[in-house]
Amino acid sequence: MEDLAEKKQAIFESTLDLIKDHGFHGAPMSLVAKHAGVAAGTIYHYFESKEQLICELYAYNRARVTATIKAALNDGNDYKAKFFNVWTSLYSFYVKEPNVLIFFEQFVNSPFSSDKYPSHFRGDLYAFFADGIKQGIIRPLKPEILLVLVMGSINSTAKLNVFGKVAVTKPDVLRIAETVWDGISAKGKEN
Amino acid sequence: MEDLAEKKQAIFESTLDLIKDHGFHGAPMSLVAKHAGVAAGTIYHYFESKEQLICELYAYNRARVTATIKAALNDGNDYKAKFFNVWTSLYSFYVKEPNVLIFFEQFVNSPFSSDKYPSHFRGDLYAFFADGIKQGIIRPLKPEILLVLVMGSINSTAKLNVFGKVAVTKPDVLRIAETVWDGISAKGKEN
Amino acid sequence: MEDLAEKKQAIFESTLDLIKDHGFHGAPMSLVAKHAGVAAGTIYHYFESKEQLICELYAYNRARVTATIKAALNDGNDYKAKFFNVWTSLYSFYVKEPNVLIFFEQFVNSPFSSDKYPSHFRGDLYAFFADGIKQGIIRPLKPEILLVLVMGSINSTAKLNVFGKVAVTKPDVLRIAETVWDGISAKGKEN
Amino acid sequence: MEDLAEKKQAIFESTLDLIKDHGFHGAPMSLVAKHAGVAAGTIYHYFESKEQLICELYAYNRARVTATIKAALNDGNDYKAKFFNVWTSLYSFYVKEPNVLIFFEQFVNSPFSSDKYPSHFRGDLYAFFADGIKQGIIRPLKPEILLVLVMGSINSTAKLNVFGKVAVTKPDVLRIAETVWDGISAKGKEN
DNA sequence: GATGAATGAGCTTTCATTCAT
DNA sequence: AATGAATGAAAGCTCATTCAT
Repeated sequence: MEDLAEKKQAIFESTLDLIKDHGFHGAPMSLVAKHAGVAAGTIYHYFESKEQLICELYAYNRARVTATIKAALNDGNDYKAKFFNVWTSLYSFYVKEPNVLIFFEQFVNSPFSSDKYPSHFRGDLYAFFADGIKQGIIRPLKPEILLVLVMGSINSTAKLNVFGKVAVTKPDVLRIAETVWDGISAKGKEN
Repeated sequence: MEDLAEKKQAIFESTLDLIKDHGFHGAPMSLVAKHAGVAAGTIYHYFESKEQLICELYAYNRARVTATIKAALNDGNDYKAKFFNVWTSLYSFYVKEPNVLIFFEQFVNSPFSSDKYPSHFRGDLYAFFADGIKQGIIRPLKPEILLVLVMGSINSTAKLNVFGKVAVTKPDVLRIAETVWDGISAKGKEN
Repeated sequence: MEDLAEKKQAIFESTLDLIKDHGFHGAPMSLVAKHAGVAAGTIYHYFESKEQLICELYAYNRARVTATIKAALNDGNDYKAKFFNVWTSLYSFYVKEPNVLIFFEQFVNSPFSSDKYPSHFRGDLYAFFADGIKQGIIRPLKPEILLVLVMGSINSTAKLNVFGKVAVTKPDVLRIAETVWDGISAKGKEN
Repeated sequence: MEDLAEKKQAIFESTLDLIKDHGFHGAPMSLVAKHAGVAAGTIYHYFESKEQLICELYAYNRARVTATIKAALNDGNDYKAKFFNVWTSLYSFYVKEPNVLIFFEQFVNSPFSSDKYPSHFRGDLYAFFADGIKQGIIRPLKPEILLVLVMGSINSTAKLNVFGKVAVTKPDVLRIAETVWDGISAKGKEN
């Protein structure tokens, strides 16, 4: 959130914070404005409507996630290393910004989202899994399934860490990623 | 939903349907009443407030899930079979009643839920995993983590089936459960 | 305004009064409600939106005008008498209910009216003029033109009486109707 | 609109156009500015407020109408010719500039007009009618009444031509003026 | 002079809840 | 028990106006 107009950034952050603390319903425009330190009308200089504000906020953060995935896939020697990179960097992203994690969850079933299902993370990761299957590294599940399983595991773990009563330690994180990898990898399997 | 007062049941079903089709925001009391075939005021004979209606609806369906889990755990010869029983019966439950699946998702982040995280399915399944670890069948992850990973995989798959553009076939379902099992089971692992 | 639901009638009258005194812009829903002695939300039990309230109010009063014209045309022996009947009864209607007169004026150029031009009074009066021309009683002008000229004369005179600083007496009214009649009638003309 | 400061003229024209196309309600200052090619704040260098902008625009165009009437009254041999001059030149003015026609209509009932009734065209035309009565050329109606009848006939016809679905041809125009004249003139009458 | 981002009062509308019937 | 008209606080949004640049 560095290269945005100052006010726009303040509005984005205000929205994200409010949604995290009070849910979608607890983020009326008046409060968003107040917490951003601007007047209610000011928001409408930057966004046509609440819907557009929410959708832009979503697009902005989805792009950040996509970029995080892309970077992780480019960093690492072998397939497994890349997988761990993706898993841990995405996990770290969500843990560092639980705002975004909560927002994504709420957005999917909000009146603002048309997509009922988050097909939003296809792209690079989808190709990565498809490729893994072709190479025989990954079990021959449909890539869409692999996608939701892996993304789901990241989400669940991040949520547990952020909101759960259970501490998720660094070793835990590695063990979880290992668990997921052992599930989806084809090693020693013949099906 | 058989042993409830007839009106109460109608109100529950109306709420569930409305939330599934239009989201939480699209289920105002007036519409809930209309679709249930009762007057708005009537709802307030059965529930003190909207909050109570929603919370009772949640408790009711949580109990159904809990019962489903309990039944699955009592049915099956060995540990692995019990796991598969839980996975597939819960999956079937959600696929048969996507209403409930969506409702749960929405409820967690609604103004009505105090718990931010679904610690709601502890109970039997928690004990089941704790026991599996003790017996050396399951990897020594914290049971809470196992819980969210497994429940997450069921949820993700059910959502993919119900809302995704990808068909999830019966063989797919077994392969996914197998994948999850292979991840969390301790066989052939020494960590 | 006799056979309407009591509240609906109060809302109609409140709207009409407010518009008469302060113009269209001076009739916000909050004031309409207040003056009608109901809560703001109550209006929305009777009307879907402000637009519909305004449009129904228009339709209702247009029907009253139409009925006034129809009654006037059925009462009177010859053509000229009918004409005078229409002129004076419509004039009386507007003078008795200046609310409606002002409302009509404002409605035509309001955001609520799609018709830019009041083609709304066609019907019986149009036929009356068309017939008068065929019989050679009325000058052979296009009936639409006759319509706006005559309606315009009624409107102008009523407005002058209601708002002007000049008193329009009963003899004045008859003389004005006579003036209009002498203009549009064909007697002694050969064009 | 030639001898005004360039910006002022642009603002005037922008306002007139916007009001014609979208009504008074569709001419917010921001749009007026945009269509005039200036910044919102710039308008406030030329006008103290929206009210003053509108009122000046009204005064400006009222003066144009007054001048048109004055010129028409000075051109023509006899009384009847002068009358026809006034009628047709004013009619032409409105048809050429329907902007102004609509603006006048809207202005009368706007929050900006204090006068509820257009006593604004008194002056020369009033004197002209008063004089005609004294000379026995015009029926002995109150001059105010003559004024609104004649002005109303011009307005109605212009509106019919500009917005109506009926074509108003040149012969039509002459016949209408003739109709009005035959109504208000005293020839052959003894009342 | 000119700009346009910022303001905030005020608008239309929604909806959980009440209560006379 | 059941009704549904009525309520009014609060939501999203507009727009005349200001003021630092």
